[in-house]
Amino acid sequence: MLSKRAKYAIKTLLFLQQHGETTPTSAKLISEQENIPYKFLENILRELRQHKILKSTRGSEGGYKFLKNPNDITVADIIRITDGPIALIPCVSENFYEKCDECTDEATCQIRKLFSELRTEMLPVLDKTIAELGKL
Amino acid sequence: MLSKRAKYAIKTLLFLQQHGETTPTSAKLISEQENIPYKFLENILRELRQHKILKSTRGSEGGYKFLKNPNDITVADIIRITDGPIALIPCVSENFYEKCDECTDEATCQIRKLFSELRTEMLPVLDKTIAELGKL
DNA sequence: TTTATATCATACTTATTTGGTAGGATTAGT
DNA sequence: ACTAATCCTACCAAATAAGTATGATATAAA
Repeated sequence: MLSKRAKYAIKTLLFLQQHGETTPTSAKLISEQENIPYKFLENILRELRQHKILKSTRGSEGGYKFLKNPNDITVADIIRITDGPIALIPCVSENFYEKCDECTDEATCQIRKLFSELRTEMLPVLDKTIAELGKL
Repeated sequence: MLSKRAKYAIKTLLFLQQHGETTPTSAKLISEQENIPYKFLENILRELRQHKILKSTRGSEGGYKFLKNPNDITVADIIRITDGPIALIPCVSENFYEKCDECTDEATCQIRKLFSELRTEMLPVLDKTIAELGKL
């Protein structure tokens, strides 16, 4: 399942895009409009800033804006930041590879083959950008 | 991520299929061959029996055999039993539908559209049967 | 310069899920 | 009777997810 963290992050970016003026958008506004607990949202926004997705300006009239262009931010990017791997088992993950504990031979593992194929089917869907998503 | 429970269940069924003689297979043997903690495996086997995937015979020389034909058991079936929904968000699940807490309008939700499409792409892969998987 | 409005940072708390274990009862073949 | 198996309920510990608390810092406007 997708975590709330990931869902909130995606909602936030979609909101920023639609709301996207020249002035930055405050966490308070996002929180109210999107029904996201304020303090939780702050954590998420910080994480997005640290990963160079957003930039922030402090103080009165401050808030968040895109640092990266929404055309270059994919949903998969966001899920990787908030939740980790896209793949359903670690041994087929490109970005978060890990060996399965009990696995004796990756090359012949049928489960691995299946979930590798699954990942291959999932990726094109999740590689849609925030900008594209807004136009659905 | 796929739970260990689901992975163990799939491995168990694949083992049963390959090992599939006329005599039932004991949990002990499966546990040893597939590196699955014995007591945990017992739980999983019971669940599979309760869902009419397997049948069991008790006592000495007892064990587990398929009740349902491996040609009719899909990986998706097993995941639904052990982990629940395939879909990554509950509001696009066919078998475990739930409304999202913060969602105001499902019809226009862009996230919903995306994850609905994702589910659509995932299903054909996971609808492979245990029998097919054995032949990969 | 004070005040109000923001972000920033660290740490804490609480609830849920996951991955098991423990202990014993029951069943059946030898 | 003995042994090898399933069956059942409950329990437990670690990890993760979701959210909260507290306070510091920065900036614009009054």
